[in-house]
Amino acid sequence: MNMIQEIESSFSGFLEKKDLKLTSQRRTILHQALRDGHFSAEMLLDFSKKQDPTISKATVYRTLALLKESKILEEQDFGDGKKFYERSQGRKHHDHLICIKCGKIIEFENEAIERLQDAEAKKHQFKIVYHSLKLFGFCKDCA
Amino acid sequence: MNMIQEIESSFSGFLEKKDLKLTSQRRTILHQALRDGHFSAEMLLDFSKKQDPTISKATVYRTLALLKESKILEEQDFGDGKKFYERSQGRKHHDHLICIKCGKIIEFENEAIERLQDAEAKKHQFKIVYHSLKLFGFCKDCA
DNA sequence: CTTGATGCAAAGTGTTTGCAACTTA
DNA sequence: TAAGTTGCAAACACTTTGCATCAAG
Repeated sequence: MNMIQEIESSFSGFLEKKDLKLTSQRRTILHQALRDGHFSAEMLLDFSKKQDPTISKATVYRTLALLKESKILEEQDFGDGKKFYERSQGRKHHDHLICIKCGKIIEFENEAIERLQDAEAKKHQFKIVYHSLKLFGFCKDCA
Repeated sequence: MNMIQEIESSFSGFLEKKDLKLTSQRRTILHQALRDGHFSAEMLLDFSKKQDPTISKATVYRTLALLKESKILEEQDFGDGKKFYERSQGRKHHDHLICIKCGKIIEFENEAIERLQDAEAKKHQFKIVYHSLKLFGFCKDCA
C-alpha cells in the first residue's frame, strides 16, 4: 500500500469513527488535496471542479475542516489574508522560507531551532502544542 | 524627550516627508496606539472613540497603514482572522508564546534562534527581510 | 485656497451557515 | 430509510474604497 492509499484509508477510517459518510465529493477533494505543495481553498476548489464540476465551495471548505481535523492536512497562514494547506500526514515537520517577491515557498527542517524553542518554552513554564516559524524575504532568484 | 514624544515627532516627520497632514484624528489614534501590549484594529477604534467619539473605522484603518509604513507599529497575525498590532519603534525584536486557552501573549527574545535562522537562510541563498516565530500552547496558568 | 483627510455607507475578501433536496450506509 | 451531505445563496467578520464634505498647511 503506497502513501496515497494509506492516507485514503486513514481518512475513511476517520470518517467511519465519527459516523460520517465517504461521499464521492469527499473522495475527489481528498485526492486533489494530496498533491504536492501548498494550495489555498480556492485552488483546491479549482482542482476539484476539474474532476467534478458540480463540487461547491461550501463542500470544499467543509471537507478541508475534516482533513485538518484528521491531521491529513496542515493549515498555514502566510499572512496574505487567505489560508494555505499542505499535506501533513506521512511527512516530517518543517518550517518555511517565503519569498515576498515571487511567492515561492521553501521548506526546511532544523532540529537545533526546535530544541531552542522547547528550552524557551520551558523557561516560561509554557507547554507548546504547535508552532509556526516563517522567514520572509527574497529567494535566490529574486534577491 | 521621552520615548512617546520621540515617536510622535518621528510620525510627524514621516507625514511631512510624504506631504501628508497631521490631523487631530491621526494624533489621537497614534496616541492610543502607543499603549503597551497587543491590540486589534477594533480595539484601537474603541480606545480612540473614547478620546474622540467622531473617529471612524475607516480613519483607524487608514492611520494603521501609515503607522505600519512608518515602522511605529508592527503587524502580528495570531491566526484568528484578525490582525494585531504592537509598538515596534524603540523596542527590541521579539517573538511570541500564545496561549490557545486564555489568549495570553508572552514575549521573548532569543539570540541563538535568530542566529540559526540566519544560517538556515544562508544555506538556501535566501535574504531574510523579516520573520515570525510563534509558539502556540498552554501558559502556566492554563496547562 | 489647494490638497489631502474624514465619515459614511457600500463594496470587497475569504469563510461559514441555513435549508430543501439528495446520498450513503 | 434514517442520518448525514450537498449546492446554493445569504450571512459573516474583517478590511478597503468611492464620494461629498471638511480642515490642515
